[in-house]
Amino acid sequence: MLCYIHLYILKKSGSLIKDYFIFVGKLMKYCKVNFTFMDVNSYMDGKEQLERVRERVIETIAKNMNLYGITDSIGRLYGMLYFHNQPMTLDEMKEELGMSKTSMSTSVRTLMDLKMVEKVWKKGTRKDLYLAEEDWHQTFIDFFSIKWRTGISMNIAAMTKSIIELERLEKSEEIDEEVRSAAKVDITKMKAALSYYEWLNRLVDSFESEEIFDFIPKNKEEL
Amino acid sequence: MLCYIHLYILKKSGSLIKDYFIFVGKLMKYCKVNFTFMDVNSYMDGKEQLERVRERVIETIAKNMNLYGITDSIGRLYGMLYFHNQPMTLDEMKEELGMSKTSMSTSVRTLMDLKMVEKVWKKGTRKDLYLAEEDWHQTFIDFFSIKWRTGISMNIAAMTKSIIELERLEKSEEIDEEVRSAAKVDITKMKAALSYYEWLNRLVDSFESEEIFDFIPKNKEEL
DNA sequence: AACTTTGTACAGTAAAAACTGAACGTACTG
DNA sequence: CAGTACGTTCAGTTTTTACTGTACAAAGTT
Repeated sequence: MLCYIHLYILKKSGSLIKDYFIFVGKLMKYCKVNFTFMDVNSYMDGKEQLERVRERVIETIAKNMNLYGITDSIGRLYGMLYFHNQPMTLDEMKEELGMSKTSMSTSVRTLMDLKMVEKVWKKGTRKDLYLAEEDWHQTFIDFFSIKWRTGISMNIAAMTKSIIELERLEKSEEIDEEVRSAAKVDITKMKAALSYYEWLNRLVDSFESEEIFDFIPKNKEEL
Repeated sequence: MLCYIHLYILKKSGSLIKDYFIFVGKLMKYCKVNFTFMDVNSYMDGKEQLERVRERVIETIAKNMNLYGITDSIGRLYGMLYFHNQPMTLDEMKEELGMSKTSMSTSVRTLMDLKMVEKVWKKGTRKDLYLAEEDWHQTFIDFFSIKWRTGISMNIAAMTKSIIELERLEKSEEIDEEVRSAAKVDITKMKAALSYYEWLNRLVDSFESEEIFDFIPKNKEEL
């Protein structure tokens, strides 16, 4: 009997290759085995290869977004939407990622809050359609503006209030010298912090006004 | 019988105030109650007040760092170190924050990795001493350099590799038109992404070289 | 009006992360 | 050389977060 066995082995998985050799070893006890090593790519048709490249890139994008405090799942959803050139419905996403519709709903909302995805309207369908924001420079700007602004202003408020309180304390005559000098040091530190937050605010201003691109142009060639 | 009851009520906790009135209501059934509302601050001595201000600010700092993906505990540790003007040992931190020494050890290491805390050496003690980095501009720069660089270069590598693969696929004559045009679109998207990562890299360059401060000066008055 | 279709709230579950205490290794001390 | 003082590793526990399925509300369709 003649029998062909084709084994596709993923390069990255060393253990799989080991298992494959063990398996072939067992096989050789019972059969006559001929080996042929071939480039897997030549077996894959274009569509399959395209799919594989996409998935790798999506995974990289997700891993990167993870760095910014975004879940892997949400990152993968964004990556998927980025390469899916049509707007997608929740059900399609669910199908594509094999997750629950609830998850898709909340994830897509998170992405909308970050302005990384927008809802689009299309005649004839009752389903909501979502499209990935393609301009990553814009995404970057929105992301940090949204994330930082609130934090900055809250911190500035807290610092300002605290400085005022400590200055009152420092001027008070009822406290002992030790506390007074400690207050002085704290005031200095808080003023330094305040100055930093004001700087950060101006940095975010330059993001929002896109003036940052005058300083760091989008394309290397410019300037 | 004459009895004084002093209740210190925290402003921020609405529920506490409600509970207080319920309690007083019950009390009035059995006793004659006189109210006196006083400013809590006048009861606190300077040291206490200083402590309270510090804690509030530390909490704000922690909450802010949380935004950048740093745990509350680690944020609080940093904030505490920032206001503690001497270098601290692990045991002192443990004592101050009421956490385990193990936690202090790992947290302080995280902060060291982010260059937010440095180990200092002092003659006569065998314990490790840690000091908070005070320049937040510097902290900002280090934080993003450390966090972003790896991610960026990994992404650039992945994108570059994928673009090459897709370009080979696109030129191949064996694939059908549909796949070819899809590959073309993907290549465009990946090139756009690549361009973004290069931009981000240049932005981080400007952080590390401190050229960013030419564009956004540390002090508002400059320029 | 009843029946669909669609998105989301909510409660429960699974998975991940933070935190701890005991045990261990290393380096200093007598 | 024991004996002690530190910091860290590791296994186990608690807390938090992510995810799912059911139930429900809103809007559309018959």
